[in-house]
Amino acid sequence: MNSSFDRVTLEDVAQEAGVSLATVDRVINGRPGVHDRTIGRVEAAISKLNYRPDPAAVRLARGSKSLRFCFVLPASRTSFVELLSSQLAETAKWLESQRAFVDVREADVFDPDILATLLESLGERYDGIATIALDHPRVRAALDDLAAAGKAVVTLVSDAPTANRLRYIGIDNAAAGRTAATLMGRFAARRTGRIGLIAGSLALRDHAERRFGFTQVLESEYPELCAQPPQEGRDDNERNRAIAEEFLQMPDLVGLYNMGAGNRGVAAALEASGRAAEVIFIGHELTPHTRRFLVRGTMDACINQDAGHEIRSAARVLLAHCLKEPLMPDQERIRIDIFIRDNMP
Amino acid sequence: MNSSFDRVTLEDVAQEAGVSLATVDRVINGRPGVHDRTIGRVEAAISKLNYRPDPAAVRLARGSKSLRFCFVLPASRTSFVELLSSQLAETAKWLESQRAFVDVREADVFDPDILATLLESLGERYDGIATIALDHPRVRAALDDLAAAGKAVVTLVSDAPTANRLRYIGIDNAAAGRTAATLMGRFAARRTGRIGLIAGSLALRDHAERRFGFTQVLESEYPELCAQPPQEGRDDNERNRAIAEEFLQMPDLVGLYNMGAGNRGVAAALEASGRAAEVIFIGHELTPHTRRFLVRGTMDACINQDAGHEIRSAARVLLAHCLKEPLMPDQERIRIDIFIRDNMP
DNA sequence: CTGTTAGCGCGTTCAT
DNA sequence: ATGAACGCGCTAACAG
Repeated sequence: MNSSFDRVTLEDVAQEAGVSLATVDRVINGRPGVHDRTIGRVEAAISKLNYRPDPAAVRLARGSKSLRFCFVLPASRTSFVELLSSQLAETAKWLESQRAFVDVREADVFDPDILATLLESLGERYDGIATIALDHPRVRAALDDLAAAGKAVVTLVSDAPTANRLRYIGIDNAAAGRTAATLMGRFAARRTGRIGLIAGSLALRDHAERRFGFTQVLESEYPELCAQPPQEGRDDNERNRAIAEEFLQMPDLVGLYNMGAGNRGVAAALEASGRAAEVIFIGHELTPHTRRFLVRGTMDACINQDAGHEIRSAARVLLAHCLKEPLMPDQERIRIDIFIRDNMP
Repeated sequence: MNSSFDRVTLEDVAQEAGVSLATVDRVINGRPGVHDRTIGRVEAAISKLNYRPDPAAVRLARGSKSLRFCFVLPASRTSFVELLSSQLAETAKWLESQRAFVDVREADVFDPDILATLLESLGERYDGIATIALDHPRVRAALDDLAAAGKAVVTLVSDAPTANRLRYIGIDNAAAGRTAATLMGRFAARRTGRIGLIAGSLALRDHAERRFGFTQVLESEYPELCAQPPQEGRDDNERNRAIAEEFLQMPDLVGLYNMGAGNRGVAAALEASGRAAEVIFIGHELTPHTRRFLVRGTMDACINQDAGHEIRSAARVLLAHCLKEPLMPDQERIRIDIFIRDNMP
């Protein structure tokens, strides 16, 4: 049985190696100015005693400067964005307890210049930035500049793949589109007909990727279903309702796939048409509204990314980076959730 | 803008309130022996300065006694159990960095007496226990005793609902069964026929609950599908293979639902029968094997509980309880994952 | 190259 | 009822 009921400390290591605290500290933190021979002795002692630094003591001694983070969220007030905000408010409390403070900014998702300008203005004030991104030269440049200035940067929900960020925290949208297509195909039960596609804007990388994944699978696996050209509703309920009504004119409409927000508009059109039970409706993001539509049967499946998980993951990644602490990679993987009526949380 | 670039400390509060550190500490930790008037002054200062204790300093000062946790996992060597073990090994490293050490024990899931005996023997040695459970009087009693002895206790993966544990960390198995049924019904595409059910043992609460949820939904929503009486394969691949072969004799077999482990046996029977594409196969737990079956199309959907999440959650809950630190409830909710070919992590 | 020492923010005696 | 002082394990000057 292990006799380590009381923690092994730096002192123990120093004693075991026959050196002083400072020397042990130097080799542990890879600082220069230690003879190779002593390095060896210290390392031997460390592994012999199975020493692990106490993170609490490290944090305390490393100094008390608080960190400042900035979260840039979409300006659009969709239910999903509301979820992100409320989860951020929760997480902010935890961050405060870790001596990190967050500011929230909003940016128009549809305008790369506004986002880039905002990012450029974040300048010296923050230690870390978590932001939605756009795959646009100015945005990439702004992100790269922040990274070059030594700030911790992560992209959230939507990515700028070639930018120099620490990590993208969000789902693989092409895979999400494929997932939607497979569900659509299987739920369609060999029926033949058309599938109506609705996007917020195909200029948005995530919507474009979802579309790509969706049509790819639909065409190759379910040729009896024909994906219609996507209509752009700008994530707006009214516009989406009109688009859905248009689709519902088609007698052979088998299903609707909304790749963006604005599910309420689609559901309203479906319910008004009287074809809600028959026409398959698949959308994204579990919100109070989509929950209702799933329960009612108006919506058949909801592809989700966990807003709370994304926000917490961003917080952990930024914090760990600034504090040079390790992460548990498995914990940071954002999954593509499938929700149907029966497995909602 | 807030001027709190440097953290507000106990000292600041003491000064603001015109008292000493010790007094502030007394009111913060609710210790007796402080005049009501001074309590008021201190509390005023705390909220005025928006003081939050530094958890690192608290941990450091609270002393160096390490914690000991015990994780009791199933003795059966299924892939899911392997996943639990390997995730526990990861998490154990993190726990060590938090001055907590874990031992792992194994218990036969099918024998309540063995489990109860093990739990009873855990006696004085541990500060916290995370264990699979069984809804059995002796197990409940053992759990209650541990709780009464002041140990932190959580049930993992399978629950003993009426026992006095801190929390059950696992999924709602009835809901998981309903989820499987809805997927089965929708994938079946209005076909008429039978569904073969396979369980590890119906004496296990989780398998019984899955069966209940499954048949409930199937009977009420998909009367064209007829659930066959469940066969018990004890989570064993060989037994399950035989059971599946038996089911596959039925010409009108539409699908197979395996509520337990041993998916390899079922898949083998399916693939040997030549009906793998036609017969719907739904099972539980995403493992290297079920991933393969999903990719191949042998398996149509996999209901999952995230082993890594469960282990980490158990670790966080035990640690937070022992350290009297708060939790983020949203983070501890274990979801019922649905995986199909396209959304595997 | 190596050792000494003074804190980091808080809990906890022991005095007063 | 209140305060002073020491120590938790580690980092960061500053000496040698």
